[in-house]
Amino acid sequence: MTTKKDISIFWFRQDLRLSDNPGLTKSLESKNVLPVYILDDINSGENKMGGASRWWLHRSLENLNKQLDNKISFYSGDPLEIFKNLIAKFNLKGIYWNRCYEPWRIKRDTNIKKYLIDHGIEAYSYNSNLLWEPNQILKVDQTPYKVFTPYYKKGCLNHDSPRIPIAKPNLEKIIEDEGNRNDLENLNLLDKKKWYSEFENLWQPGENHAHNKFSIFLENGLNGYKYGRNFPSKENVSQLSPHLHFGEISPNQIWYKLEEKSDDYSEKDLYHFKSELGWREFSYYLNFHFP
DNA sequence: AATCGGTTTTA
DNA sequence: AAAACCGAT
Repeated sequence: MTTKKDISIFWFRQDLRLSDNPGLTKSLESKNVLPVYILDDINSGENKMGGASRWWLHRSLENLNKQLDNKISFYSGDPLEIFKNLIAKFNLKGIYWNRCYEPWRIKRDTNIKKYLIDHGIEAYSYNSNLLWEPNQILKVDQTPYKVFTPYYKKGCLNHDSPRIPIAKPNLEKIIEDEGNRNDLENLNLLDKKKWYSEFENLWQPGENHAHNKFSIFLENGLNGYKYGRNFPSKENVSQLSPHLHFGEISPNQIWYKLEEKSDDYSEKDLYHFKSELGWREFSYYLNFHFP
């Protein structure tokens, strides 16, 4: 019997970026990190991804994989089953990921964490996706807010400051699974009918493009944001939503860039744009506390 | 310390 | 109208 290779796994989910990625950075403190992406159409149920999201996901993964010298292992199916196979194949030390907050993902991930711990495998999860996690923000009576303004002003803004973004880690310890022949194309994320070619030029998924969009917004869109954001055709619309959704840029990176540049903009526009990040937080919050 | 009633706020 | 807040018990 050949000895199995010692590895840890970093599981990419809604955090398709290398910079400010706490889980990825932490995983790289151990040796030999295998990056993995799993298309899960099994546990998602009602929330199964639609065609436009799949197109975005494909392009985003393509971009991310290129940055990692094509070392990501792609799988499709139930993550727990896939991890069981990887446990059989490698001497797996631990699995690292960043938390998601949708009820179906929490249910799945809790289950996976339990399985891993029960089988002597380390499981580490981090916050990479939200400025404040849903269980951190509660009223004095320890129940969750239902109204945005008190949630944001009193709950969030009076809480500890959001985590400071971290740099892109050193990628030397990233390895690939030479035995895995399942590449991105096999996930079949792109529809055979190429209806998506319409927006191929309008939208560019990927970490670098997310940051470009944000820079352009800072140059042209943030001045007059409070008023202009209500007109979708104006440049005051940031267009960052899908990039944030797939985690190509973190809210923390946006938040602290705004702090840094606070002298360049009016208090009103800055506050209003930040509060839109607050609304994003609030929707995750409500979905978490009142599913 | 949890509950009650009255007042203010709500994007 | 419903939620949050405040002061009193």
